[in-house]
This record gives sequence, C-alpha cells and structure tokens, in this order.
Amino acid sequence: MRHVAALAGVGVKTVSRVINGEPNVSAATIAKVEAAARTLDYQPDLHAGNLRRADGRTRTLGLLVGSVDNPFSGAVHRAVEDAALARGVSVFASSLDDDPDREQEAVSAFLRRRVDGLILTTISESQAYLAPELRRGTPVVFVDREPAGLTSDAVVSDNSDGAALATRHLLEHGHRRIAYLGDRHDIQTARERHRGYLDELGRAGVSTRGQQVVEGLHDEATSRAATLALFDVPNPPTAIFSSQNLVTIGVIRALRELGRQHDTALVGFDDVPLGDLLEPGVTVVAQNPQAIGRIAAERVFARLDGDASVAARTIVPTRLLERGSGEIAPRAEG
Amino acid sequence: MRHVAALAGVGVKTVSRVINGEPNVSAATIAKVEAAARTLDYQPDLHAGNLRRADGRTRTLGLLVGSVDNPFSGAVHRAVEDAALARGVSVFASSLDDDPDREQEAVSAFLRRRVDGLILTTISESQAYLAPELRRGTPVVFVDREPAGLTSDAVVSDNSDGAALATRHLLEHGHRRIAYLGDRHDIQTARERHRGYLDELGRAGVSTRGQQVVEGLHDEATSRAATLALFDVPNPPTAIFSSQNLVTIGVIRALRELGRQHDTALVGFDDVPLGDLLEPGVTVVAQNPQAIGRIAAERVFARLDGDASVAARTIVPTRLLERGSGEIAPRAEG
DNA sequence: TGTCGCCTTGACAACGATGTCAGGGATAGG
DNA sequence: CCTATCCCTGACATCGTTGTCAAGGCGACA
Repeated sequence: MRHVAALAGVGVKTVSRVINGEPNVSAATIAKVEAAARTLDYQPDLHAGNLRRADGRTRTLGLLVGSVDNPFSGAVHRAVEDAALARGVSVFASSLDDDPDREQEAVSAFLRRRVDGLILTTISESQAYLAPELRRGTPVVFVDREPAGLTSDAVVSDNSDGAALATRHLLEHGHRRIAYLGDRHDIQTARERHRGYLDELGRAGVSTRGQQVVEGLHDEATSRAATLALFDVPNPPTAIFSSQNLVTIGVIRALRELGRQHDTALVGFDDVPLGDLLEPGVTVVAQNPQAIGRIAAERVFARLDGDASVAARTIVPTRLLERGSGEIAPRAEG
Repeated sequence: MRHVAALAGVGVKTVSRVINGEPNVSAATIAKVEAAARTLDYQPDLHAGNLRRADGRTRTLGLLVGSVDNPFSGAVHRAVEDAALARGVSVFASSLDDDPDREQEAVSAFLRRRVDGLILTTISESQAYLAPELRRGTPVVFVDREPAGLTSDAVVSDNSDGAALATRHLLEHGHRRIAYLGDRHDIQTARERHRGYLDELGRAGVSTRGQQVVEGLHDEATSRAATLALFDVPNPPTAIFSSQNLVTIGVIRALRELGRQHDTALVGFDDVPLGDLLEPGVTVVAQNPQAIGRIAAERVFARLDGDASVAARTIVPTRLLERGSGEIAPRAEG
C-alpha cells in the first residue's frame, strides 16, 4: 500500500479510501490510485486490515468433516461454500477421519487463524473445550452430530427415527432376522441409529436377542468381512440394516461375492453413489447433506448478524428411497 | 497476549517467547505464562504474527477445483490436505463450476488472504493474470489442466493418451462405429481427450467422418439426452467413449432406459463411483487423483523450500480398468 | 574483589492496514 | 472582503505479534 501511495503521489490513507470505496475522494485521485494499483498488481492484505478494522471479521469459516472425499461430507462442504461465497467468505476445510486428536488440532488451527465461525462434525467425547470460544462470541454450529458437554446450534438428521424407519420397512416385508451392521460405538450418530433399530424391533415385539449385531465397522473392508461372517452361522439373517454409507458398500460387495444380493434384503442409512443403478437398486434412508450444510451456514451467518436466540437443534428429515434391495422377501425357511 | 502478560506479570515479549518455544526462558517463567495462557484460553493470532514475522508465511494454501462434491476433486483435495497437515498448513478450497469469473474471484480472494501457494484446476482461457503473483514468489501448481499464457508447474493425467487407450480398446474389440461424448470444448482436457480419440481412429485407418461426436456435455442430464439421441439414427454406434465421469453416468442411465447396456460397449474417462458393482461393470480409463493431489502439494512445498528449478510438467499415468462394459462385442449387423 | 560474560527479561519499532482527527482549499453566504 | 462550511487529504496512533537491542542479575574466573 505504501508503494501504491508513493506511485500515485498520495497518502496511504487515501489509497485505503479508494480501495475500500469510501466516499469523499475526488475522481482524479481515484483514477490515479487505481492506475497505480493496477500497475503494481496490488492486492490488499485482508489480515492486516482485520487487525485494525472495527468488526474484526476475517471473512473466513472453518469446516470440519469426516473426510473431504466422502460424498456426504463433499455435499455438506459444497452447500456451506455456496452460502459463504455470497458473503465473500472463504472456507477452510479439514478432514478428521473421526480422530478426536485431529479434531482438537484442526479447531485450534482454525481459531489461531481467527475464523469468524465454525461448522463441525465432532468426534471427541465432549466439546466443552469450545465453551470459552463460544463465550467470546464465535458462532459454532454442529452438523450431523450433536454436541456434548456444550450447548450450541446443531443441524442433524433424525438418526434414531431414520434407523427405525429402515427397520420397520424390513419388518413390514416380513423379515424377523435382521442383522445390524454399524459404525464405531464412540460415534454419536452410530449409537442413535443402533438405538432406533433396537427400539423398532421392540415395538414390533421381535426379540432383539437372536439378532446379529456388529458394531465398530468403519470402512468397506471391515464391513465386507463382517457381512461374510454373518452367513457362517446356521440361521443367517434374511435382511441387513447397515448404518453408514461405507458400511453399506462393504455389505453389497460381500453379498455379491456370496451370490446373495437377490435373496437378502438390505437397507442402508445414508445414500450410496449410483445406488439406483445397482442391481438390485440399493434401498436407503437418505439424508439431505445439501440442506444440512446450507442450514448450518445460515445459522452461522445469522449469529454473526446478531441473532442471540437460544441454541436450536434443527432436524433435517430423512427419506426412505425404495429401490429394490429393501423390498426383497425373506427366504422360505428349510 | 497483553492480557496473558499482565496476568503472568511478565512482558509481552516473554509471552511470545514461551508461546513460540524460544530458548532462554526460565522454567518458572514458562510455568507462569502457560498457566496464564490456559486460564485465559489464549490462542495466538497467527495473522498478526505473520505481519511481523520474517518469512511472511501464512501457513495457508488455496485450492481451486471443479467442485468439492465431485469425487475426483474430493480425492485431490484430500491428498493435498494430507500433505499440508504434516506441515501445519490449512487449506482453503473453492469450487469453480468451470466458470472463469469464479476462478478470478476465488484466486483474488486467496491472494488477499496471502496464501503461501496455489493449486489450481483452471478454466479461464489464459492464466497470464497470475504472472505478477508468480514473480512475487508465490508457487502456483496447476492440476488436471495445463496452464495457458503462463509457465508454471503442472500435474496432469495424459489425457490424449488415455483417450487413445480407451478408443484402441474399443477398436480391438471390433467396434467401428464409436461415438464420442465429450465435455465443453473450452476445457483443455476435453479437447485433449477428443484429440486422442480422433488420432487413434486415424491410426487404425477408421474414418472419423461417420462417427457421431457430441461435445459440450457437462452433466448427467445433458449427457443422458445426447446418448438417447445417438440411437435415433439409422445406424447407431456399437460403442461409446465418454470423456468425463458425469458424462459417463449420463450414458449409463440412457443405455439402461433403452435396454442397451448389454449390447453397446462403453468406456469412460475418469473412474465412476462403484463402477465395478454395476452390471455390466463400467470399463474406464482411471486417473489417479490421489497421486495428482499429493504431487501437486509436494511441488508447492518444494518451491516454498527454495526449489528454483524450471517449471515442470508431471504426467500421472492413467490405467485401463476392464470391468465388462468395454469388452462387449459389436452387434451383428442387419 | 573486580570484571567479564551468559542468561533472562522487557522496551521499542515495525509489519500493513484502518479509525480518528485536524488542516487546507474551494465555495458560498453575509 | 471576511468567515463559515464542506470536501478532500494526510499525519498519527493503533490492532496483535515478532525482531532488535540494551539492561540487569548472577556466577565464574582472574
């Protein structure tokens, strides 16, 4: 800026005025400054300005997701970005791989960079460590998973309800041996989905005792192996409820290998790419990551604009997409 | 930091020393400062430090991709993030939707935030506008697409070669009417793939005149419509080469609708999620987005570490994945 | 015991910008 | 012609941090 001022033959403050479009600068001066700025390819330093600026906003947002190459996370990210773009806000994204240590580090990295707000998919047991930051006025919105040890806005799917919906769908198609394949138990949504599954069995008066329940699955490989193991017992399940997209994919692979994709029902939680093009099509309880991301970003901006209402939990509905795999009838018993 | 200093009863510079782990601070002082910092939940302001720090690094990277919710972009993003994490660098990501105006805006937003380096999937006709920034010493690495009007590092797939590989594969399976479905002609990789396709037909002595070539496809919907139209002529193609992942998905949908997925060969450029689980499996020329992202990030960091060698183009090999759709024989002619 | 040198510490300027404020020129009104 | 007002402009302090430098305290060594 000093250089631009020198080249234009004006003071730095005048350059600042022109750059920021402040009033009361003569047309001739504006022209001189703009010419100088163009000549020097000047880009103002937003961070330096921020140091002094009244509102102290960096026009920056921090987003924490499972992994930026997971389709669910990607959709959330894109929705957040679109909302941010309209306000000239840039987005930092970080992948957690559901590792609590990475969460702490990433949040800390964001705070040191003075992001205006945080949108988080948490994995740590408690987010109480964010309380001071929240008090300081940084909006924090949780997506996909609800916070623990802290009260703040959250935008989530109805996990237990969605899981119950999936389970009911299988029950209605006559299944009584419905295996549950789930993610790690330290993930809140996984627990919720597990609960929804158990509750629905209970409501239907179906014993939860005889059901095969496998938790702790986190990727395609472990899920595939677990599915293969399901069929190593005398009375294998006639239906499977898989509680996460990567788990669902592992199940599909295993069923193909066993040649059982047409005689074992499957409903997944969270949509699977091209799920409608597989044979059979994959019946899923689909979430709405676009809406989740958009609403979360809107919450953050509303808070920044002064909305001081109490923290709210927004539930984004899930939807059952019947595509074939969930409508397979139970095998006739031997 | 003033507050921490006051609470600890020391000077600000001493706090700075403790925070940055500089030597020559007594153990007692370190303890006092750390206690005060913990009490106040102090997070140093990285940007303020940067203003004064000698190296002027923000430990920040800007990444421009087609869209953060495209699987190819997501994989690149994740690889860049992993490389950055190891160096304490945070990543800004922006989606372009292949819109040149958004490119300019996003780059400008990154530069105003003083990113240490840029990793770009460009869409603008010329990137000459980056020359001053490059001279200023900001490393710029192009991924997926090569720069025009500017010389800088690039990490790309061999597009024409991959397209030729796909075309040759179809020729070897006996096809002579091979339709080309491609992306917008203003995208450099699309032009390259188109060229590879034509060149290979030429090498095989197959006339390019009678082939159906459709360009300007950019999403599933337009691709699906274009595919349906291919079959509205007397002698429809017996094989299709689709030059991009979304285009490939549109083709698959259309072929299903027509019931021709088992009698029309298909090879796609760029992998499709779950492509191996479809029936038939989707034969593709797969790129390696993980390697592209990783190598690009390594180039940026090497430049930041002082590597001043001439700009290099790194070509990441493509790989033909035979899964069924590309190995379908031509229909017997009437 | 005096001097030297090391360790520890803080005062101060500076990074690149903006908020505040005051000064100077032009214009209008008395 | 003088003065009040408005417009335009730049000097200066400041944001939160780090680089520089000098000073004070203490132990070691002659």
